[in-house]
Amino acid sequence: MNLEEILFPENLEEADRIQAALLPKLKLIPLKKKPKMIAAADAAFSEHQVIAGVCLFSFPELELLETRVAVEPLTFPYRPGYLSFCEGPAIFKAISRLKHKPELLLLDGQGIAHPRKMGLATFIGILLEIPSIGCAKSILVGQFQDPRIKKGNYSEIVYRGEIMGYALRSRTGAKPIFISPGHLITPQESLNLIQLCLSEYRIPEPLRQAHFLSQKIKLAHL
DNA sequence: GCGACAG
DNA sequence: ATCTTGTCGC
Repeated sequence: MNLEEILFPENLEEADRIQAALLPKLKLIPLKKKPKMIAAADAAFSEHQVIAGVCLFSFPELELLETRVAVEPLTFPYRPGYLSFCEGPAIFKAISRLKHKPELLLLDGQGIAHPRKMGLATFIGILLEIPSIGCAKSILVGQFQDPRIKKGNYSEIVYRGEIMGYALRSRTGAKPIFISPGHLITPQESLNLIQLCLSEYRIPEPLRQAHFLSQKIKLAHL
């Protein structure tokens, strides 16, 4: 199965085959090296296009080093459980355009906290063979206790008896965000690294910047 | 069958 | 995600 076939399934059945075929490649092992460069990616949409933006930062300083974008036609409409086929092509291309190679990827969506453990972060992490973390604004599957109101508190996301990630209070008083490992990283490391990326807002700074970037490029295309 | 459902 | 202004609260 080549890259083209993986990124562009013709229907849900093919998408299922692809997710099942990639699952054996998933490895939730400790990071081999402390990341010095991390990249965050997000996507914006117009009627028939997906606009992906990726921002690369030094870590842990979080100084912006590089940004890239990619605008691709929307070939697969969004459906819960299949986000990677909707945003994946554009995000994959944007990340591929980076001159520097990130040692960790942050994606706007789930990692293994997914019905088939194949959320956007896991999917992209496996395709690029780069450690990745999923950071979503809402839950897809699993149960969790509401973390206490103060920033820094968290609780486990449990699905089918397994800990798939954490609900994290990233800002005092705000709704929690949902962290799950994507690939080549552990749940605990994922939580720790995301906390190191928090500023005064609910969304981790790298992802906020990627969001602004894709939004800005989208407007420029209108 | 009913309800849930990343972006 | 996207369509959209002001407004209530810490």
